[in-house]
Amino acid sequence: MKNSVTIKDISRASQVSITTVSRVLNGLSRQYRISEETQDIVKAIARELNYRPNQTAVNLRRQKSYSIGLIIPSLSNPFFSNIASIVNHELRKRGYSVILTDSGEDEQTEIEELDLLLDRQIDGLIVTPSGSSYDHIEKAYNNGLPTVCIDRYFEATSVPYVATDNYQGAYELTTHLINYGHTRIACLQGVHHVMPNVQRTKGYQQALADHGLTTYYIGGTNFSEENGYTETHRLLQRKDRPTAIFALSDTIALGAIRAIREYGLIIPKDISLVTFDNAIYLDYMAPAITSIVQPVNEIARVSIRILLDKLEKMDIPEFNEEKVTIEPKIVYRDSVAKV
Amino acid sequence: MKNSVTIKDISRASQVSITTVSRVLNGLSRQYRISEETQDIVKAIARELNYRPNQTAVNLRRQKSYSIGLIIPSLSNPFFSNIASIVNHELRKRGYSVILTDSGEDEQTEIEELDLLLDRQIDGLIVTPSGSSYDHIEKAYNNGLPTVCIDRYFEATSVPYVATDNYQGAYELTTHLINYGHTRIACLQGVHHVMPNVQRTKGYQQALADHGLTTYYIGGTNFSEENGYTETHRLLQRKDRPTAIFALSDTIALGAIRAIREYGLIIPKDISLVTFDNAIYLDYMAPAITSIVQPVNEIARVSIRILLDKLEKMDIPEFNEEKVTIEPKIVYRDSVAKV
DNA sequence: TTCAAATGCGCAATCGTTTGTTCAAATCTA
DNA sequence: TAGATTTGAACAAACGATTGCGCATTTGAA
Repeated sequence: MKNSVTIKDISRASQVSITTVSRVLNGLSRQYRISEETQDIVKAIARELNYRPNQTAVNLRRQKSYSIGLIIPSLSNPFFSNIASIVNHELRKRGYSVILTDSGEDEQTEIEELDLLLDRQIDGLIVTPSGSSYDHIEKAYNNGLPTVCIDRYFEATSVPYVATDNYQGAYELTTHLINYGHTRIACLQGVHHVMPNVQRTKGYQQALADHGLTTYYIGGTNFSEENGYTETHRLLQRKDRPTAIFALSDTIALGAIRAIREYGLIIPKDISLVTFDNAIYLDYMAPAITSIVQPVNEIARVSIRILLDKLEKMDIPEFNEEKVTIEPKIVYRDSVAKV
Repeated sequence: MKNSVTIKDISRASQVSITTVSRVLNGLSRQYRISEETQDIVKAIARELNYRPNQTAVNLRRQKSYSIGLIIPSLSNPFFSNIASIVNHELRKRGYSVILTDSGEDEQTEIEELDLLLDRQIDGLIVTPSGSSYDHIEKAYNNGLPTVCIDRYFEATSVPYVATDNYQGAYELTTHLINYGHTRIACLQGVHHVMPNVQRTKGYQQALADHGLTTYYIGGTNFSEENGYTETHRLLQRKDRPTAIFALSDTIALGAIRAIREYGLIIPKDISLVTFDNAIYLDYMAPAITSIVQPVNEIARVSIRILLDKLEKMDIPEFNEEKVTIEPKIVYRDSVAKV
């Protein structure tokens, strides 16, 4: 932008020093005993000239950028774009900008983007890590950058996190299937090493074990539709077909549905299907799919609270919980039948 | 971040001036005749200290931020989050950061967020305007800020834009319904004043007119599911029920489906349904919904090209087209029956 | 009347870079 | 060998703000 007006212009027009202008505009008049008269003049001229401080200059001087980095694995996944949306709103309300980046589920990209964010002097970081290592995140955290992991996290580090209680959710949903008489319950998983996947499969297995059942099947490699499709395809060719499928994400569930249809099977008559996450469209499928709804709003808000705590009162002893899991809920729909 | 290393540290450690360090690190060694030896020393130390330039300082000095503002109406709408995802990737590849904001379909918010972006000295702007006025956008544009509207735009200004040919898409899809024998075709619209909505309703009406039919019904106020639901509800109570519904967005279509189900009607046997946009889930509904697929990728890419043209070769005469509409395609699925 | 305190504001350094200009030393030219 | 040219690098001024400190005046108290 060309003709942007600076504090100097105001100084010139109002015949006071830039120091005074700065103080008036920053509400420090009282503290520095600037007369009402001077204040009025400065403010009037600032308004007239439509002055807005150059944030770059402010940030440099203040050594603070009022911006938060947000790294998510994929904007085109509704779960993450919802989180991004909420985080964005909440932080903006509090005067922070959000610099959003999408790592594309790639750890190397994530590392590079974190560096770029650090170059931009972000004041804080919210990240859903894509990879299985966390050196870069831990390093930033230990360097004093307020950081919180969201949805995915690592147990071996002290970096704060907020996530759904994935174990509990999976446990309950699997139990639900068992209660309906299912014994051959297949679990279609996503990226193996990420915490939600780990916890969900664990919950699934434990529920089976607690009911005296053995794990029937765990397969899959990532959270894509394609993966759900091929895995289901494979399953349906077995002699001992599953009576129920537990997809560990919406996208996997979509793939499962496609395969099930190709086989001419009807949900839930021939096979039951449940999923994690709760995309809006699950309600509109025929039949509507029973799923676990993650408390996205709460996750986002708690993350921000933790972040702002660190950001704004660095001094106060850390009394608050910094590793939070939140209970999910099951929404019972029409995709599960008794056997 | 505390102990971040600056150019001064390198200067000190390498015993050369900060000027020289800066030049070496910026690849200006040749131009300023820095000896190979000095170069090696400086580079070695920079690497060793893991130096990364403070972008805030660079930006201030260079009067350039290498960041682009992106304003969209709603991140939780898959259409926009897809756009955001692509824009983000493409710009990042070219060395720009994206500062994303979500106006929540509110014009006032949009205006405020634009101001905040300008404060941050963005080099360019991509915006999907939410409101019906465009003073703020035009002003920024005329002030020299490379700007492009995406998806939504205004005809009365010279601000460049890239959008789907909404008129054409609606015209063709309506014609498709007419060819299948439908005459009572209802149109469920979204926010009235935005260009896509205007063009879509126009296309719908013109197609009817061209086939000697009169407009049956246009109703609705916004792109929400709720709106689709209440409008459809209203329609289904009429004596002369529509034989087909044209929803102007996916979300509206979802609402329509909900209402249709409540009435115990079957798509497409009892009523046909088509929609604009092409969310992934349309394929998985029962039946799959015929829809118009917007060339999201192309829209995003063309916008960026226009933006970068302005950004990087401001001098070159504007030879390129700056107002672009792109033809959409229809994906025929199973939600339309002959009458 | 005198001096301390209060009032009102400006100087100049600083944040971390980039960059136009200058300048000494080394090398070349004739 | 003297002057011109090249080489290699540093000085210092920006960019647009914030902020510690200082310094006239004016006011108040004794």
